[in-house]
Amino acid sequence: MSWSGHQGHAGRRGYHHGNLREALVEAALALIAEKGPAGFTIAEAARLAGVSPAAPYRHFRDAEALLAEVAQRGFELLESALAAAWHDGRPEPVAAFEALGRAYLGFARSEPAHYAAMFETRLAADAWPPLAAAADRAFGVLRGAAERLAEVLPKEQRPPALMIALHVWALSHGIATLFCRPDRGRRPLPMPPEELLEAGVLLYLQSLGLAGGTPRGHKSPP
Amino acid sequence: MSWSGHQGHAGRRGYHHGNLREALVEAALALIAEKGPAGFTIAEAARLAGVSPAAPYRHFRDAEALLAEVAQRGFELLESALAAAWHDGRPEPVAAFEALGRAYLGFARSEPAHYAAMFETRLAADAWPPLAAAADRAFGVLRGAAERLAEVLPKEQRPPALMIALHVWALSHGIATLFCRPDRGRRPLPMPPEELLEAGVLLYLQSLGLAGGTPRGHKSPP
DNA sequence: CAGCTCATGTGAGACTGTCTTACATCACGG
DNA sequence: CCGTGATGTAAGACAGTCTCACATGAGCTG
Repeated sequence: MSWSGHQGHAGRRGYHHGNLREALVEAALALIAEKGPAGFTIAEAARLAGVSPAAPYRHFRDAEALLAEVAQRGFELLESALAAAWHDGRPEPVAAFEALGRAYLGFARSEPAHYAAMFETRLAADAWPPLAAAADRAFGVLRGAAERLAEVLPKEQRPPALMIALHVWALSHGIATLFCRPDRGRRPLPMPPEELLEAGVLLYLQSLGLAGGTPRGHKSPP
Repeated sequence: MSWSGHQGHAGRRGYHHGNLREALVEAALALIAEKGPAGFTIAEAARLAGVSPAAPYRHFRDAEALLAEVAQRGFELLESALAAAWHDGRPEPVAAFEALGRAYLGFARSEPAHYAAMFETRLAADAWPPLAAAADRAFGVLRGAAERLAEVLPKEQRPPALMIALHVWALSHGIATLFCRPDRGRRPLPMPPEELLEAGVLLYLQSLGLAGGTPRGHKSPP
């Protein structure tokens, strides 16, 4: 017999692959991790999955659709990672907020293929509504955390939480893209990216009166 | 005659193009602006320049080399723009520093093709030394400005200027990539990107004691 | 269990792009 | 006036995208 039955383990079960869609997403991740989003091709993903070059088109309209799927899953993973780190502000909001920042960089570092699909691919937001929704949910974690942080101040002198979230997101994303790359960003840093981010966020929050510490009395490393 | 002499205006002067290298860079910029770095192809750049698909390879080893050239010119333009905005800290360092930030966003907005070639192409720094050098010079403007800013503080409580420069660069780059895109980043902002950056930098500098204003007594917009 | 039907995969192919090789043209200098 | 090197062309090998007609077989229905 040319096919081998219904065993459940990975691999083809004859003419049909069995789980080609998942296999293609995995292959795309591997290729993006290795060569960047531009180096990924449908043909090579099909080769990795062991099917003909035309097979992927049964599951994805074109290469962009596959990238969008990867990006969407990336935002869902990021949302989980951020929510776990924030942990609803426990045990202490400022510490949890710093953990959230570290989680962002950790995600960029540990999931470079997802991160690249999310931010280096020019996917039009309105062409992929589920992707945009997933991105919004991930940002929502950060926004919610900023709102909670701001609540320690009396309402009339409370800074807009959305602004805080945007500032912290931009700083985190900037550090991630500029300094958390295996290939690029080989600029020698005086400190690891996580510490750079933590210091920046802390200084920013101090200025808003949201974090303790003396705004001017920092230690100056040699 | 099939060729038309030595007139200096643009266009071919017979068999030889006359200025193909420049024409290819221009074509690349136009294509990147229209379709992103991934949409740019050597073949179409050649078509725009009016030469055969093989001609560009006389001037650039491959597509990546042409992109590297565009990116390098981008960093040189950015350096000029930043230096002009900083204006050696005149008339007043903090105001000049804010102008520098606005210039960064202005560059990202007015030169999207250059910006994309600089930051969306995964060019390996060590494969293109002149590119890396140009990037260093551009960052050097920011670093020099941060050093000058820090000098207002007594030496023992002076924060490391490199850290300041890295923070501000990351924040600027994050805002530029997330919110200054024609296509992506259609997230509705409560304020224009320039104001977002200015507010972030100001708060950050206040915390370091480098900008005036009361660190806590800000106005909170509704 | 027979047979239908549809999701899924294949093979072939048109089209486009990359990059190489051999050749053509022309500018420039002796 | 001719040689030489820089620059462009023509042709082509190779790879990738995507489509279309066709093949397969999984699962449903009777």
